[in-house]
Amino acid sequence: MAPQFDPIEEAGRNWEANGWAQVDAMLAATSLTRVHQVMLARIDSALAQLDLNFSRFEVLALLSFSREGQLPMGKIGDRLQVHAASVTNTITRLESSGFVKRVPHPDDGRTTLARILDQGRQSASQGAAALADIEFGLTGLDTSEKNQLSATLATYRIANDDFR
Amino acid sequence: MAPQFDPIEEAGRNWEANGWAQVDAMLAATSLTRVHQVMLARIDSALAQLDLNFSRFEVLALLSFSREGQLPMGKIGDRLQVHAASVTNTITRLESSGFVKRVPHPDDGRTTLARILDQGRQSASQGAAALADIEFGLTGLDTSEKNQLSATLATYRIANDDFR
DNA sequence: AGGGAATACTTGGACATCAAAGTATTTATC
DNA sequence: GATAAATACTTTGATGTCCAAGTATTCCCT
Repeated sequence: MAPQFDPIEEAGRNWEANGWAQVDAMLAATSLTRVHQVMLARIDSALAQLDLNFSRFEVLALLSFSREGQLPMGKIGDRLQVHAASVTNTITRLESSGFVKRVPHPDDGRTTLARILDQGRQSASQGAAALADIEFGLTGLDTSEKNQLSATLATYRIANDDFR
Repeated sequence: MAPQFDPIEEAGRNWEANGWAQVDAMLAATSLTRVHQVMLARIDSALAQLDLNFSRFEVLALLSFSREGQLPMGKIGDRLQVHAASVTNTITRLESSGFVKRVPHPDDGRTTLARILDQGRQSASQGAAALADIEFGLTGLDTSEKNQLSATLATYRIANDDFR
């Protein structure tokens, strides 16, 4: 299944041999893509038994942290930095699982609130435990490596105005 | 557009406050997800004018590096570590763009070769230049940060038998 | 108060990915 | 040499994401 050599290293050699520029950037981008893919597969696999995936889990976690147990759809998109259309889709899915329900905003007819239900809180908490068990798919890195990774990624996010 | 505070940092505080375990892993996983999303959007955007996205570009690059300018579909999936069905889809798309064509394997009736065409080589080369221009979506990290990132991610891939 | 602009969400279409089933061909075994 | 197993690719269906357009409601400005 796993290749006998590192396909990313191989790509670096080829890139170099062809005189293509920015080999370091290519290698970092390719590595990031691959690790994201592996990590996400593990995370989703750990959550599958709870009828969750990472996106849906993130929404549940966010709602469970909120003061009122509910948030406007738009706010959810802002916090998780995903498209409004994706939020619509995710909430619909969570609703059909019985984890949240849509509630009209009392003061603003445009706004829909997603409210977490008891079943949703319970699954969020179980999901958090399941993810902690697998270290969020990041087993193989020790704590300092994880923190170094977060720090480097934060540098990127700051430099690119991902937030201010 | 961009939030006023760091949503990931905020998530860390909430996680901590709720006594949920593995905060460091959660932060690393969330950061990785977010950076991957931003980076990929930039990459795809830079390639869009060439009628390419990152997946299709990777296939073209791989084919252009190959000795014969052609590879079996299965080999492509192995090298890029993507599903066979995705390779089928990607090659079909590249074929309709006039970048590659399917050729039957001379010795093995089961195997289909994807062969890069002149137009494909040209677009691969242009794509490489376009990606070099934007540092593969990783502007904001200097070379040593990119290399450090690659190194940490390689640690992960080795520890998880992504290759041997 | 009235009307255009902004905001909030949903819908529909284009893509991409994966898993599982299906088809065709080759290899291995007796 | 026949047949079961393995291999290679495609097809189909379920998901999930984004963009752009559509609908509804509220805000802002004169």
